[in-house]
Amino acid sequence: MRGFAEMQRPQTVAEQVANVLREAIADGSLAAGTALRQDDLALRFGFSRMPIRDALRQLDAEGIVQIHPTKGAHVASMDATEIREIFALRDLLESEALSLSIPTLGDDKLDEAAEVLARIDAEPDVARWGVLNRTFHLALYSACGNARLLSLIEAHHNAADRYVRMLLSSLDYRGVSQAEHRDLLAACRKRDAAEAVSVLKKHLSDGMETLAKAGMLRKG
Amino acid sequence: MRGFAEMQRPQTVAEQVANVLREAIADGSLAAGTALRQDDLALRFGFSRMPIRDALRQLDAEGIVQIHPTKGAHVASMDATEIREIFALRDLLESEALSLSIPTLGDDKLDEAAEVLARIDAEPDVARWGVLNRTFHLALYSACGNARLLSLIEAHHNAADRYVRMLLSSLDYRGVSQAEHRDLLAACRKRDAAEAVSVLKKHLSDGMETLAKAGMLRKG
DNA sequence: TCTCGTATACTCGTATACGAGATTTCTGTA
DNA sequence: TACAGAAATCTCGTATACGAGTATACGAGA
Repeated sequence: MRGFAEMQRPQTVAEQVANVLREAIADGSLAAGTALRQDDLALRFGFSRMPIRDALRQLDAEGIVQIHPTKGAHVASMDATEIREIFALRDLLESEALSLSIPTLGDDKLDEAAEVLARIDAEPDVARWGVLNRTFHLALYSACGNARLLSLIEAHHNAADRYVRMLLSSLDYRGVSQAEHRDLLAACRKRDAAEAVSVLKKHLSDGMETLAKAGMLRKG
Repeated sequence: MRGFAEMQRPQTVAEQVANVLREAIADGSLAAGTALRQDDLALRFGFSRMPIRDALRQLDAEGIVQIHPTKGAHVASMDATEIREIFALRDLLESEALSLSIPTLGDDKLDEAAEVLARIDAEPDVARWGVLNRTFHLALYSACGNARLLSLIEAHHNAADRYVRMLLSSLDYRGVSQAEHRDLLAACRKRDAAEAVSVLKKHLSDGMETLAKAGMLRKG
């Protein structure tokens, strides 16, 4: 993944379409299970089917949509076990990244994370909490020294984004979440990796539990 | 990743092309950095560029090739840090999978793994060791109860396959590797998760070290 | 001889077109 | 009325075509 691929890449239509679709799926305007017809999308976006196909394949690779040959693409619908799997992986990956990151984590990153927390408090638009949430977490992991680990974490955030947003749209959970975020940040400031990891694990399991209570883990 | 995608899928041309290319890259006949021209491949495979494009995009998602708009696709070349990152992730992911799997791992899977080891001993064709190696490992993890974790592990095996094959083509490392495999299997038979994980970690770090000694971790 | 500009060739991204398979709808019969 | 079979429609996979951007090669000028 290094080398020539690092230069600035021309943005292709397919990438732009993928970005728009990813956001639409994350914010719920494209519900789970929705069929993504190539012709429809091509018409709607004003391009031909080819870049749409590329975008769909990209999202398929990210796990956000499922493609079946001759049957087309659908917005991936996760059932309870899949969400549990994703949260289990997040626990594993993010715990590792956090404990790797803390020893060399600079104050600038911590300040950045703090600022994101403030922005979450101030942000009225629910749709923006998802990205801010992700930004906060990734800032804390940024010094982990393993780029591949970071992109894996980001991918799982993307995959679970829809469900996290459901969580965040509940106002009281948002308070809990923010409190845990501040605990996490405090532990990081103390450079106490063990405590930070335990706070993170609690944060994730609280999220799972809230999802379960809300009954979101029953239906596909 | 569940649902309708699980039914039997018609095999599309793109998938077949992707499989052939993946194997060619893994066995070294397509060296790292090689440019993959869509026209060339289309001509060689006897199809148009469209399914080739799909295949390349698929492999790009797997991290095996890099695609740059207007510059085309190249076989991904990993430098030392990337290989280290992959092995670090394998350590993390496979240790977790193994310790999750062992408590419920059935004897049938253990026998299966043992049989794969025998086949590795008997197999004269170097090109086949890579898949057998992967099959062995995945058999031990198969009861981990997290399908996503398993496919993540498989993806990382694929990404590192080329380098693992370099390792395996060295006869004396192959001996070390097989010995470690048998230790691992023995620990699993005892259902001793802690020991199994420690053997696995040693197995992986030995592999890394052998790669480093062979100087494969210097150049991109 | 070296450097820079231009022209040519190459490669990719995207558009359009066609055929195959699947799904739906319609029709005829039990 | 319910069901089976056939026709029509829909959707995708693949092929071909075109335009744009990039790299390369060649020639002119310093």
